[in-house]
Amino acid sequence: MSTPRAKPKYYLTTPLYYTNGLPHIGHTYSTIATDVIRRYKRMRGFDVCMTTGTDEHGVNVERSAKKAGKTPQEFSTAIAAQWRQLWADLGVSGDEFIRTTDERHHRTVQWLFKRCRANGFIEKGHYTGQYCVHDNAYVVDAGPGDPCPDCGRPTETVTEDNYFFKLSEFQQRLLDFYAANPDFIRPESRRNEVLSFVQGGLRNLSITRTTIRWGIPVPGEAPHVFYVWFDALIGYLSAVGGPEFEERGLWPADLHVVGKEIIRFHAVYWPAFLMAADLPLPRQIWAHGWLLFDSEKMSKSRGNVVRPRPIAQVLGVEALRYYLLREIVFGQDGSFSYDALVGRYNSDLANGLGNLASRTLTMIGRYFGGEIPKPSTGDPNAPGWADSSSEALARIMQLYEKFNFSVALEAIWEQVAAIDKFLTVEKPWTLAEKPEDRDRLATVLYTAAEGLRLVTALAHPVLPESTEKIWQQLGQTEPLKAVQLDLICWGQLKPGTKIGKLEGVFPRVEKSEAIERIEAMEQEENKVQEQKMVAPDATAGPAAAGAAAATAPATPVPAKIGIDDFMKVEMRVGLVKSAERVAGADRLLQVQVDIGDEVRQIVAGIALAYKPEDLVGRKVVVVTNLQPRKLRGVESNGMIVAASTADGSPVLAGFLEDVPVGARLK
RNA sequence: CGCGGGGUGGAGCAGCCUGGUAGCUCGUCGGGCUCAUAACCCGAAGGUCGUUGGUUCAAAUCCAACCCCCGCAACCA
Repeated sequence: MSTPRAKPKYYLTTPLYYTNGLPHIGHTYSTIATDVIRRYKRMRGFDVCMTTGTDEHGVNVERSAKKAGKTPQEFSTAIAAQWRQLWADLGVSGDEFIRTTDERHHRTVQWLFKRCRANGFIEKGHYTGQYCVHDNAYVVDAGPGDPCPDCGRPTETVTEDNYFFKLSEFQQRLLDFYAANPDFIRPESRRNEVLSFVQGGLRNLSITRTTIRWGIPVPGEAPHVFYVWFDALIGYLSAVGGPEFEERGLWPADLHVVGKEIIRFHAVYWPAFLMAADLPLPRQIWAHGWLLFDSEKMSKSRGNVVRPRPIAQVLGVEALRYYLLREIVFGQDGSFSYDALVGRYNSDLANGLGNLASRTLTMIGRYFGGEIPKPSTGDPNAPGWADSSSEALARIMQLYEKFNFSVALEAIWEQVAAIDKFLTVEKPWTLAEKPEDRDRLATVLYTAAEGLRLVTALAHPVLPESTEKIWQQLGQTEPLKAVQLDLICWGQLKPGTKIGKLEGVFPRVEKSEAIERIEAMEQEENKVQEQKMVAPDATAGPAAAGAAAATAPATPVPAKIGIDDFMKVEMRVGLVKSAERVAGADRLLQVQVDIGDEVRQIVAGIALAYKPEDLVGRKVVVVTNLQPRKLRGVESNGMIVAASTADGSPVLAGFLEDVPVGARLK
C-alpha cells in the first residue's frame, strides 16, 4: 500500500534520451517543458516527482563505443554524464535520473517480463531479417542480397529465435482504454493518429535478440537480451521503485512528455506491456511538436545543430525557456531562430517584465523610502486584475492546466502592458511633486507593485530564477516556489513591507552582437562535443569544456593513412555516354560511363544539380573498385566523385586539361 | 496514393476542435511622456485569411477537390 501523503502526488517524465548522441535544442525543449509543468504543479499543491534519464543499450551505442575505443559501458557512462551535467547547468535536473544500465532498471525489466510471461503474453517465435555478420547487426529495411550500409559486405538472410510480446491481443483493450480515457493521448491530432494505427491492427512484437550483446539479459535465456522497446520505456517505472513501486506511491505516472516521433511507443506498446503485467497505466501522454530551423542563418554554422548551452551563457536559460513556451504552441511544430529568440528576450523580458519591475520599484524606493505604500481607496483606473483578479488568475491557471503555455504567457503579459499603461496614465512622478497627492501616489504605486507581484507569481513556472529575484525585490520573504497559486489573490501585498535591493533581472542586449556571440560559442561547443563522442571522457563539465576548446585543434584531424591505403581506391577518368533519371527517385541519375576498358552503369545522387543531357559527353572521375550496390532497384557499379558543398548540392570533379578516358588518378 | 507540418497585413505567429467584431510580437510612420533597462504610452498606415466549389442567415473556422512550400524517410557508392 502506498504511504499516505499530505499532498496529492504528481509523477511526470521526460523521454529517456539515447546516449548515442549529445543533447541539442530539441531534447532541451522536451526537458524544459517538463520542468515547467513540474514547477507549475508544485505551485498547485502537488508533491511532484520528475524523472529524466538515459537510454543506453543497443547496437548504435555498441558501435559508437567501438569507434571511440571504449566498452559500451564506459562509453555510455561518459555520455550519460554529459546529459546529466547539461540538465544541471540549465537548472532542469529531474528528481530522479534513471539510466537503463542501472541495476534497479535491469531487475525491473526482468521482473516485468516474468509477469507478462506468467500471464501468458510472451511466446517464443523467430525473426527473419537481413543480417550483417561483420557488424553483428540487423540491417533494417534491407532486402535479400543487399549490402550492409556500414561495411558494404553482403548481408545474409538469417532467422533467429526470440521472444514475442503478444501485442495483437491488446488491440481491443487499448481501444477501449482510449475511449474511456479521452485525454490519455494529447494533443488531439496525435490521439487520432494513434487511434487509426491501432484500429489498423497490431502485430506481435519481437522483444528479445540473440545477436545483440549490449542489452539486458533475458532471465534464464542465456544469449537473449531485451530489445529496445522492452527496455527503455520501463525506465519510467524503474525510476520510482520498480517491482516495489507501491512503497513510493508514485506509480502510475501522471504524465509522460514525449516528442511526437515516439508517441506510438508510449501510447500503444507501453500501456500494452503494463496491461499484460497487470500494472497501473500512466494517465496521460503528451506529445509536443518538433523545432524546425530558420534555414538561412543556421546552415552557416553547418549541420543545423543548435546547442542550448551557448544560449544559456549569453542570454540566460530563462530567455530560452520563455521563448520556447511563448513562441511555440505546445503540441505543434515550431520554428527556432536566434533572431526571434533575442527579439522575444528584449521586448518581453527586458522591456516588458524587467523594465516594469525596475520602474515600479525605483519609484517606491524614491518616494516612499523603499516601503510598500498603503493604498487609500480603490483606484478607478487600476488595471484589470485589481478588481477581478481571482477570475483572471483562474483563467490563466486553466491555460496552464491545459498546457497552453503560449496563451497563458500572452495573458500574463497583457497584464504587464496594462500596468505600464496605468503608470503612464497616472503619472506617479507628477503626483510626487505635490504633497496633497500623496495618498493618490501611494495607491498608484501600491497597485503597480501588487500587479507586478501577481505577474511574477504566475510567470514563475516558466521563469523560476528571475521571478524569484523580483519577488525578493518586492520584499517577499517566503520563497516564490513555495507559494500556492490557489491561495494567491489581489491585496495580499502588505503595506510597509521593505523592498529588497534593486537589481536588473533582464539586461537589454544588442541583437546582432548577441547572436554572434551565441553562434561563436556554439561552434566551439560543437567542436568539443565532436571530440567527446570520440573520447567521451576527455573533458568533464562546462568549465573544462571552455578550456578544452581553447587548446583543441581547430578541427579533429582524421587519422593519417599510408599510401597503400590510398592506392586501394582505384579512381579513373570516365566519359559519360548516357544518363537518365531513375524512376521514382528525384535525386538519382542512372549513368553509363566509359572507363576505358568497359562501360559501367553507375547510379549517382546528383539529379538535383545536373540534368541528364548536360552530363553526356562530360569527363568525370569514377571510383571503379567499389562494391556494387543496388539503389532504388538499379545496380550501381562505382561512384562518380563530386565535391559536397555546404548546402548539400554536389559539384562534379573534372579536369582543366584534356585527359584520356580510363587514365588512373593517383 | 510513404509519414508529418504549413500557406492569415512587410516579417514571424495565434485564432480553426466548440462558425457570427481577424488577434499578438516585431517592423514602418506620426504624436506623447520622462519614473524606468534609448524604456514606456497613444494614434495611423497595411490583410481577396493559398485556389475553386459546397453547407449555412452567416465560413479564416465545417465539407470536397486542387495548387504551392517545408521537415523526415526512401535515393545521395
